[in-house]
Amino acid sequence: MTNKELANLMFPNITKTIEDYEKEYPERDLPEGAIVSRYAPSPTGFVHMGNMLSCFIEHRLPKQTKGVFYLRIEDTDQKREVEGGIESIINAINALELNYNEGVMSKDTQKGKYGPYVQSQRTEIYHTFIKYLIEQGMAYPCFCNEEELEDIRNKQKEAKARIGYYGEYAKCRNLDNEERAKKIKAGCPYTIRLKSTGNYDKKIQFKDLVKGKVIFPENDQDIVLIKSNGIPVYHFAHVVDDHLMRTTHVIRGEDWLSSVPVHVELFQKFGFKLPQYAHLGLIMIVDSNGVKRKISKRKDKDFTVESYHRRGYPIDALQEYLMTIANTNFESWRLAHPDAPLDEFEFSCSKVGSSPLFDTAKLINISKNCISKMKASELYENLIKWAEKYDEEFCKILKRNKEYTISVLNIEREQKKPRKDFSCYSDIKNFTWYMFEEYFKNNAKEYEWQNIKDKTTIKEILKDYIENYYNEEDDKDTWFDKMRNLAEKYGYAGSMKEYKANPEQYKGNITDIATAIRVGTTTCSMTPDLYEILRILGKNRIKERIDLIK
RNA sequence: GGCCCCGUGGUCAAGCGGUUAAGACAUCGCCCUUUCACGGCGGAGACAUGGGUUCGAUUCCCGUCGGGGUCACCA
Repeated sequence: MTNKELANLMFPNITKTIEDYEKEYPERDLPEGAIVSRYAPSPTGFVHMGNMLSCFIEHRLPKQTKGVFYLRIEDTDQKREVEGGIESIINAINALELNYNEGVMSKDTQKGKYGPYVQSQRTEIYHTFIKYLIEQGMAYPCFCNEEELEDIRNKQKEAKARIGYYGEYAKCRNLDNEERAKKIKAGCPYTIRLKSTGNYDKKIQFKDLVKGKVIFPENDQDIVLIKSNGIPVYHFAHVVDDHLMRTTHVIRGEDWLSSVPVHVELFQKFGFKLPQYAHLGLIMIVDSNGVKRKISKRKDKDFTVESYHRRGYPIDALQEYLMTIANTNFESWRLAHPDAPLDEFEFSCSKVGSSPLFDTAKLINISKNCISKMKASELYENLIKWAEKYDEEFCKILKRNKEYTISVLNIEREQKKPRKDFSCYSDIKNFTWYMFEEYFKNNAKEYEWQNIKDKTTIKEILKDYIENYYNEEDDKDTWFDKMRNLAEKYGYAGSMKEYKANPEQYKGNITDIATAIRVGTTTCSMTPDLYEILRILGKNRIKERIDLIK
């Protein structure tokens, strides 16, 4: 029995040839140097920051070269597939504004001429390509079951040999076609394996865009290409898809590095041009046992993209942070170009760093800077967008008091050195709640009185202040002069200097008076600029608040 | 265990045979100041290790140790 006859027996319904597909998906008509890359996740868990880093770079390279960025869904592992996986992938990409040109646009829609972009819809293509390999004698059916494979592994362990299905251990490799046909006709389940022609004692060399020259032993493993359910494994799908979709750059995590020899052999078997590979360092975390490891898309909920959106980090901050880990020269560029758009920075594969620990402190720092640079109205819009999704109650309050909120957000903002106390949108309520009656009135929080604790005195000072000193129209200097007068009237020094010069002459100093007013109107001993707060609160609100002090 | 990647302060990282070994974030102190934040100034803190090569190694070579990844009908 010839290989061709065997192939026909295995795939009687496949009539197309690989040449047909070659014609159907021609080389892309793109300018010289245009990069085609893809984000190709499997819907088997959360989308985490490591995934996003890779997606970010895959998006960036085509953008810089007028190429194509597409989304392909790798759903060949039906056992691990999670509910809503595709949607959450698309949401994650969209939320970070990493727009793609083609591929899976929603759960049910696709765009582009190189599809289908969902692997489970490409079975006929994979079968055509595997049929070709069988015809050529480059692949064969394997009838080993789990126990047999386990036996092989145990033997290898005993003999201290390399683990795997290769050479003399590959039992089904040398079956003759008659035997194969007989088993197939008898309905034996089987996988299809690569008939590797590699030699483990020889080395292959390839150039990785990130790692540089990498040397591996040749692949000699007869790896499974098609599972017994007819679905391809990653390695096979990768080669067929990235060739047919004319991907020029395969960017992926370093965890794929050691399977490059397999991919090289497969590309060679088909006579396809090898894409450029860029293997990225993995983002690491230290888990609860103090062990450093790569982020798991099934376990590490805290590092999902969703959780960062929930906390409310601005998209720009997230992108900016990703760029600091994507390219090690980015931060010095940023220092030199503090206000330039991120797009002006040129990403380069050769400047990719090694596997970093995820640095939340750094993200927070970047995010604080990012938020501090926003105009108040801009911050308001962003905050609303966030709150609509994550804090409905706050959102209603914000919408009801638009102008007021903007003035609250504008405290010590829109100036050369703005405040940097919000690290994310979810911080804002914690820092500003006392400015909103809805929260203030219902808040049972303790007043954080400092030096002046006697309520009668406090109320007396506050009433005096509001009746005889406060004026919404006052500018800051006038306001402060009045504070000074008020302080002196009650026996407190008008300035720190005066107080320090003769502490015995005073009950305290202006700080004590300012603090009493601050706490009396906000309950908090630490707030932004008091002048602004009192001006925004206004006379009526302040009066109401004085009456609330018990 | 085999194979691969990688070892500069807590984190990220300049450096590419001779440097007082940059910088950023974090941390600490001081100053500014009506509190807080901002800002300014300053401090502490690193070349994993042993052998080569060399007049001289953080830098080049080898070993050791350490960290990570990968060895599935998962991606």
